[in-house]
Amino acid sequence: MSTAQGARARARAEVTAAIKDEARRQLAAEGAARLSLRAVARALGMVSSALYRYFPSRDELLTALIIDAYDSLGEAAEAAHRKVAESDHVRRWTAVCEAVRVWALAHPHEYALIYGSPVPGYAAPETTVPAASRVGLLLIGVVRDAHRGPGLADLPLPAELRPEAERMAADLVPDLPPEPAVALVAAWAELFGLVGFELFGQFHRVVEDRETFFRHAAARLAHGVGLRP
Amino acid sequence: MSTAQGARARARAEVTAAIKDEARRQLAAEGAARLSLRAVARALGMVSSALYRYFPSRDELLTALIIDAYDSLGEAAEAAHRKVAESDHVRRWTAVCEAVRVWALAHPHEYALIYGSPVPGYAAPETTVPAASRVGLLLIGVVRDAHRGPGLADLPLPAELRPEAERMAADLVPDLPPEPAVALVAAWAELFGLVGFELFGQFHRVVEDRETFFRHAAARLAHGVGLRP
DNA sequence: GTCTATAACGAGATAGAC
DNA sequence: GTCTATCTCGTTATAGAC
Repeated sequence: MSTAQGARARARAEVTAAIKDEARRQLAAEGAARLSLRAVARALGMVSSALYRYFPSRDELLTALIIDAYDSLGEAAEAAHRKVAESDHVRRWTAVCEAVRVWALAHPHEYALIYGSPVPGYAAPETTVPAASRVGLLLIGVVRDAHRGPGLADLPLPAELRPEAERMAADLVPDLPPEPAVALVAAWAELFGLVGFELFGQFHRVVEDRETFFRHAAARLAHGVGLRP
Repeated sequence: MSTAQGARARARAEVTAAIKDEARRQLAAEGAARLSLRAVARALGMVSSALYRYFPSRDELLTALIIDAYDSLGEAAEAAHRKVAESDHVRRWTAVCEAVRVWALAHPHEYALIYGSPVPGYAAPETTVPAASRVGLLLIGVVRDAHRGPGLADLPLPAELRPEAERMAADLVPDLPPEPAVALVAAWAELFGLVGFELFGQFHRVVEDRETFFRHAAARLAHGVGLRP
């Protein structure tokens, strides 16, 4: 019985993976807005109604692709982060940033899916939040560790920003003062500005040696959140 | 004769504007990937072939929309910039940043068109470059003016980055040293990271008081390029 | 010269009967 | 699960109105 169920589950997992692979191929060719269950089914030699046994709607397939993309990026960032000595906070930070960039360049269409324009008519459900948070949590961990030791510089905090900064710190990083908490969120957004600009062509005729440029921009972001070598 | 030509030109301009307006409506509803000449023509009570008198292809219509969006953003940023005293470099910088954010929030679909995911199968021609450069040129002007006076702080420049920094300065801002030139390009990209994250929903449950958060993030960017009050 | 309409092409998506 | 009839699309050729 367990063999039969195991085989069944295995077959189901294989078909699910094949559907997502083909959907990713369409993502690259046509964009998320034109993702069509029928076209995926056709490419797989299936009939469109059969797909509904695996994904109840186009939106659920999209959601699965989004979560996969966030997880793939998150794993890449975590793997890069793991290779750095725990005490070297600046290098931990830049390792995460560079992993994000490398992953984005290797998976441009999946990057566009998660950090690019929203898909018209689609709203990501809350189930995407854990996967979407992984890179942010890594960066939070670096700054938190630096704050535990002596490795975090003092940052200014304008009075006008204090209420929001304190709310942020309480909600996102309870063991961090408000100053690095705001700086961290800003740097997190700015990181994806750098990556997106390179990926989406805004650096055309502006930045040539993009790897070097990015490496130092990431180091400057680390400096901006208070990390010191 | 000039009257007849004037009327003709006026009619042509009106139809052209109506086509673009309707296309923008479709952009909002369906996304750039699904922009369809036929649907635009249908909504205007025209026949699809008639549109070819105004735009030689779907891609050229897209290009016109992209240039219009960049120009609209550029004008908004320039208008905000004009209102600030020339000597107040930090406020000139933040005024441009805040104008970008306000414009983006008011025109989310046009923002997605120019700074979001690329449209599959479409490559923007070089004719979009001047319009696309307007915001960047404004920021360059602020930093250049600060450098002419005493208002620009010294920035570090790692040796590894020097060649690219010098190339950038020479190509983009001939009268600026390489240090602020690289910092400026990075800050420019980071600005759009902040705006994009807010617009595309990444700040959901992360940033609440987004206006205050952004204002100070923009001020920190100004500080990062060396601008001092 | 300037525009619009008709008709058609080849390719692809889609809905529904079977 | 298959098949077919009917849609969509971008684009062009052509003919005629102003």
